[in-house]
Amino acid sequence: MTESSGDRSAVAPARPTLQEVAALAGVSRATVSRVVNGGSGVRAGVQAKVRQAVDALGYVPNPAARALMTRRHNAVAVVIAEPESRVFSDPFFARQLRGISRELASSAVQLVLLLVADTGDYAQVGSYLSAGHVDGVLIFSLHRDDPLPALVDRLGLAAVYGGRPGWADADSSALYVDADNIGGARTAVQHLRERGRRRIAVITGPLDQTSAVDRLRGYREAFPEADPRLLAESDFTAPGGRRAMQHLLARCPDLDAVFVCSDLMAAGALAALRESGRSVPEDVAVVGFDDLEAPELWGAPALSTVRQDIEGMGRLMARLLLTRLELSFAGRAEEAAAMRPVVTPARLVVRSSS
Amino acid sequence: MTESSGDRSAVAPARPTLQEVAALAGVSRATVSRVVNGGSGVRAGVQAKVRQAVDALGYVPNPAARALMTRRHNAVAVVIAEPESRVFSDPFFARQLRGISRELASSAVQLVLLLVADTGDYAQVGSYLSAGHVDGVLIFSLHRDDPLPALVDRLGLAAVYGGRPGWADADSSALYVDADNIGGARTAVQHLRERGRRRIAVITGPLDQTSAVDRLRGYREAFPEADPRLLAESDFTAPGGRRAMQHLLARCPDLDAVFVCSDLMAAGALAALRESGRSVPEDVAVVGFDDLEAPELWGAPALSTVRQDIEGMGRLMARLLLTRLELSFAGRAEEAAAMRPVVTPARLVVRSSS
DNA sequence: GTGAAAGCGCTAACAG
DNA sequence: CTGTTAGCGCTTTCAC
Repeated sequence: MTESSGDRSAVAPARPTLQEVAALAGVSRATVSRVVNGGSGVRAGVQAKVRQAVDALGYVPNPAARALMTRRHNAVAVVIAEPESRVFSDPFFARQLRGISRELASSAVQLVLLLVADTGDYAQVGSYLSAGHVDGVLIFSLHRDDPLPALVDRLGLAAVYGGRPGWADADSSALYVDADNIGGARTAVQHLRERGRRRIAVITGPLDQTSAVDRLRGYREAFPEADPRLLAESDFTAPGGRRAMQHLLARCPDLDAVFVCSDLMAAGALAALRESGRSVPEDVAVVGFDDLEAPELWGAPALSTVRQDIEGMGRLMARLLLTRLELSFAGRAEEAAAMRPVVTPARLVVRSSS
Repeated sequence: MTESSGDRSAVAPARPTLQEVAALAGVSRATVSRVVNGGSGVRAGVQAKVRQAVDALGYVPNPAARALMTRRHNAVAVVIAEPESRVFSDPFFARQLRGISRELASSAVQLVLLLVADTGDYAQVGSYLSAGHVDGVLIFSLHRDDPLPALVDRLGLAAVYGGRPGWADADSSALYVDADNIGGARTAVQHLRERGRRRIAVITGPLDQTSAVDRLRGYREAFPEADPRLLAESDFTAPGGRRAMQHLLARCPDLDAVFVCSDLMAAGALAALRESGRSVPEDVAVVGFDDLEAPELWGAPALSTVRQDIEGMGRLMARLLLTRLELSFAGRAEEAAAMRPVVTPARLVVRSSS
């Protein structure tokens, strides 16, 4: 009964184990383990023998067994707190994901993308994280009152946020990467004023997200006397931007500029302006935010926008998480806790729409 | 030394184990395990006690330990054999992924999206799969000579392909879900002929993919006498479609229709036609393929296209994989091997571009 | 330097 | 029905 387990090998050709490599190389399991994990403290000759056996057998360590022992998974999760439909239709996420993926690839850490169903229910994500499949998590597009941060905290999972979380005041230990939303927005609106625009509308993102709030704040700093009817809240999508623009035009037909807080919404706004027979920038100047340079934005007059280095922010998030993981695994908890958020610059790029 | 392990609890609050639950409930580990896994064969009273202990302690099973024992991971990988840039810019993948994700969600199986670096090197993906992190894999957008199928085969991983793999002849056991590309393309081109078009060009996808080859074949079946100069091979991207259209117009200025083998390319083609001063459908009729209904395709004349149920295909792929996994885990290998590929219908949707 | 032994947390036979 | 016993494949003290 001890040796009769070659049964399901029909379906999966029974991977070799450390044991078998050890037997073939004529050493102990411990030695093989050492070699496989870098080989420090093992004589060169023995190392060679072991490596040969590993290759001969095509041995690959079993990550489940390894994780059981080391409590590390070499995997991090990415959670985007938006329905998947948005995740895949907004190039912003794609770019950030690319940055993350590139950074992780260079560390042999696996990225696990956790998709959230349209209902916004986190049951799946929560249980995945609770199970402890991953060492840490990157969290995007957090809305106010999101339950995720509490969960992550309770689990003691290392986390880095994309965009400042709402509760992150100066003394919080939350780690995040954010663009200078306030500064970027302020510059954009100042630019419109300098161009002589006087009725500058704004289309914001959902105001339960700090990025949207901050960009609105920048607008207000640059244009404190703004008529409140010049403001429309939207949702960071192109159709949303179109609707918001339609509302603004209905309410304030005399507006002469609009600052749209994302390029995707700006694409929608441009469509609405075109449909209303207005020309850009003659009748209405437009400035976006993000600098997506996406094919979706073709054809329209080239969009002035506030550029942020999205892919770079992704890389940075990944790097921060990896560093924090490294530190806390090495037991250097204070250093890990001492890490600070990073705010990256956002600068205006003037093209033909303004 | 035996009991001094509450050390890194500073970083992660030491999850409770089966052992502790058992102790609290006053039963054995085996009993707790039974309850946690459905509880069949355990008296109701005992079950209640155990459940209570589980809740009290906030116990969550350790998946690494479980996988070590069961050899199941309750996770499947999705590999899209394209650089991530394309994965995120092509709504086709998003839709399919959504279908997959929905289907898996209802089975508590986790989806792990494996991103491929732009260089197209599979080192990362290969080692992830080799390590045996997942029970099966869904593979998309395979090109000829792709090394993945061989790897998957060697590992004995269950796989379902999105789109018929090139080597999948009738007797192969490869499982896939594909649309009726030939039929859809044939119908599209027949429609153009019936509308009186005589110089019908075609813009194909990369001809090392069966979907591209099949659509071209449908075109040829419906238009066998086509001038070879009416064919342009492209790459399933919008900019690619634009370039292809420009070439076609340069080569055959008298063309009066174009069948574009994907909506994304069609968006590019429409842009090129507009730029050349031609009107659609008066000068040139256009039919696409996919029916993306994406915001990217706004503004242009509504695109006639060949509709395929992309999300449904995704669901189907997931379902097939889950079934095959279930069967082979239950030891019903013949039934698993007897499963057949599925080809879903593709039908023409006529709008104003043709 | 290398090996022996102990277990990570769980499930699966097998007794009872 | 429930408990006991054996590991799954790996890392990691601790001796030698």
